[in-house]
Amino acid sequence: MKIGKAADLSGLTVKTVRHYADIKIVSPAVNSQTGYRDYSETDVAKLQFVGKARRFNFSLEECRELLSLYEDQARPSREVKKLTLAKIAHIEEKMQELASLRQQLAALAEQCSGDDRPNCPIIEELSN
Amino acid sequence: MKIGKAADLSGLTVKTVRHYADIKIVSPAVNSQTGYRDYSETDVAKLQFVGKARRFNFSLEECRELLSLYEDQARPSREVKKLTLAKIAHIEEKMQELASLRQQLAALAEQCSGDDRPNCPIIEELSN
DNA sequence: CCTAAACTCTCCCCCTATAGGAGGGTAAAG
DNA sequence: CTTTACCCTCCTATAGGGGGAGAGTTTAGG
Repeated sequence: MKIGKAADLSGLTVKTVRHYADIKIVSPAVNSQTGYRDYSETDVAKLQFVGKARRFNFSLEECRELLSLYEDQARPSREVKKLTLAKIAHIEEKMQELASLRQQLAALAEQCSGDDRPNCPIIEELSN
Repeated sequence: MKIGKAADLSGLTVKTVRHYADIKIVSPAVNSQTGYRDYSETDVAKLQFVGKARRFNFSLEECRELLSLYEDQARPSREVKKLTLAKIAHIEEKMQELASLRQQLAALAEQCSGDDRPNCPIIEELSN
């Protein structure tokens, strides 16, 4: 099938699917007459797989890795779990960072009257 | 002073300071003989201000806005507080998103034996 | 005074993961 | 046969810089 249908079936945009072909995440056959990409059912399954992994916040490089594990029927589940745990750890790190930022900003906002007066503890804090 | 010292004093890299000059976040004087940027104490204060705001996760566009408030001695503190509250809301949104991802990934990881066997609920989930 | 090191300049490419559009060929439906 | 819907490649942009080339400048030491 052509790229438009593959994109529809995988829930991705044509732009994105083309990009994945460019960087060899999912490489379809190519019609040498027209230059049109030709996607198989298997290719679509891979696109769906990548789409889902992206929604789980895996980077394209991680998707590439997951995809090779997906294709390897004999992969040890250990490897997939390792990647997943690393991703969880990364997410938790990011969450802690955000929690700290939120806390600091909230403390500043609380001190600021937020009215017509010009004196502002937020600006003052940023100036120090 | 020249860019290297301004960068040191503000805790930014020379690259970053130059970038801020390019996009007119902090615009130094320029020595027309040598083309060297010439930073005043005030410029350095602004660089420090932006550096701190960036650490608080404000985007460069938001920094630009905060900077104009910083420079306006008569600004109402309301405006600064509004920006800050919006930033907090944005951070909280991001945190919720990450919390949901973490929860889903953790549930998957828990189901996966993580050993030598090839059957892996994580891969299976990503395939559906 | 001269030279070498340390700075600085502009310009270009690189990164993530897409989106948008120009300009041009192709396919399918009426 | 024409229109419309696709498809192609190539370029640009996004945020926020990093790395490095090649060339000019300044400063310190001998």
